Amino acid sequence: MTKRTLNDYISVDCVIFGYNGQELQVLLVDRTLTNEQTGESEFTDLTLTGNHIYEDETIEQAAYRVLFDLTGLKNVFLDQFKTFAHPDRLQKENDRKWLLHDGRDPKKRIVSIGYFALLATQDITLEWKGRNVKWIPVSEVGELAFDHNQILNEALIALRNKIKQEPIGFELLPEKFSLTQLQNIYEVILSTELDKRNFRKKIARMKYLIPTDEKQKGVAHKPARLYVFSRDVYEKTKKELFDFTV
Amino acid sequence: MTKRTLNDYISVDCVIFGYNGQELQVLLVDRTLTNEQTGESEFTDLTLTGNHIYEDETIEQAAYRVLFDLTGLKNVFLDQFKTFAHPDRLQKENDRKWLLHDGRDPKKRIVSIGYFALLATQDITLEWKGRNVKWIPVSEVGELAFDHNQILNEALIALRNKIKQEPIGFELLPEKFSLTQLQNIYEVILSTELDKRNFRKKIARMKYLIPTDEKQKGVAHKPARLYVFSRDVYEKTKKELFDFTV
DNA sequence: TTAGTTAGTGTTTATTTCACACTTATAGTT
DNA sequence: AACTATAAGTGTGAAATAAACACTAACTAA
Repeated sequence: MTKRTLNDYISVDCVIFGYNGQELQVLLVDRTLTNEQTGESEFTDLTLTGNHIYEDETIEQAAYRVLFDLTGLKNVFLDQFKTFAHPDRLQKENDRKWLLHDGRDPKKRIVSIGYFALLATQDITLEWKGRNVKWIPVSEVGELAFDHNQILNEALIALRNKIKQEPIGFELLPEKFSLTQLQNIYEVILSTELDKRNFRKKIARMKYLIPTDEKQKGVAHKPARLYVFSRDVYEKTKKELFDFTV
Repeated sequence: MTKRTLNDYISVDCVIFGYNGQELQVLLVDRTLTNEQTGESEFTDLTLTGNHIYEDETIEQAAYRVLFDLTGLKNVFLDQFKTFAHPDRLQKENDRKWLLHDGRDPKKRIVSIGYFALLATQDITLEWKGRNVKWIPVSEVGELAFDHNQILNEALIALRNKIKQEPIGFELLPEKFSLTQLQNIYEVILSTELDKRNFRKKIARMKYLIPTDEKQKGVAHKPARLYVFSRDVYEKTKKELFDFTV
């Protein structure tokens, strides 16, 4: 195989959301610039995950690759939500230093296509090119590198819109999940409180959320029944809904 | 003023929608490649409107510029909906010829950010760099240049989603419009039929659609009352809807 | 004057949303 | 074994919204 070449002006940034049972989290990567003379760190901050694309891959493939390199997972929910190309998006002082140190030209206009991903946070080993990766609650995110605060904000807007349209909340949960967990996801993402009974009535209409025979274990209260999402059933009901030819 | 330089790898494509009273239309530009030796045309087809961005402008500014150059209008509804960067998106034979003839490198990866715009079609003089511009009903669009069929399809999907979320239908109509016109817009975009009385009841709840004292003139039937959209009222009601701090 | 055309209007029924409180199953503690 | 703490799970009635449906009014053209 010949060496793949990276395109130096098209990149993808992935806003990876997770859920810890309480809050919506986002996956961020430490960025530390070390002065090579002194060996001291010039600054440390955080970035979203992202990368330039290879010349022979689509931007979607690039986004999946970033996710796979980080998590080892292939079937991850991923949505292209917005593209960022402001002429000054790499012009903050720390960003210029970082790029120069990395042998890149800070004046080069780089377009970045934003994707957001939803991960079930448990049982994941995170590995990102030797750099430190961590979950941060969205509410506690400080100033990020580049224009990544803006990208995160737009991702949140897109996530809120999307979850009102399509059943994607369970993507943040393990394969089997309780309805209370699912309800919490909606509450956290939409910053609202939902009525338990009304929420369950709505769920009951969604035939693709299927109750299993399993229950929670080891909880000091009535154990919840666990549900699974059936993509099969979902695709069928979606077709029925939109099929005007019947 | 120094000469502005065009970025040669970032472009915007504008899918410009219009409405002729019957159908949803899209604005397309003739592309004719003339063989310089023989003077004969090698092929003629159609493209969306678009352009590369200038190094000192944002992609949004570039999209507005494309619209302004074409229509002379500045206040046009515009929405960034998706970005296209497939490695083969400029690789069809005609597209390669066109780019080569234009002195450009067809192998260069070009990323194009898709915007869709809504225009009131009447009273517009179209002028696009000396090329022939025309409205084509969306249902009659044939094979377009580059990946423009795909871009158009995604624009349609985005338009349908958007119009379900936000009141943008009137952007395709003159400043003063009748409710029947507005209803037709929804019917055409969503490919559905709506009940006149129920539609009007819904409109009545939207305080930002304001009846004027004017009526249609010169029509051979009962003249319809004309309405205007108030962005003021809309922004206020929107704030109220989303303001949880009250 | 008439014919043709689209505007404009209300009611009834079905569906969806909303508000609201008690019993049940489990683990941990005594 | 009994008790406590905790979250799960369940139904009903009222209000709002959506859906179905048909006639009269105002204008132009012939």
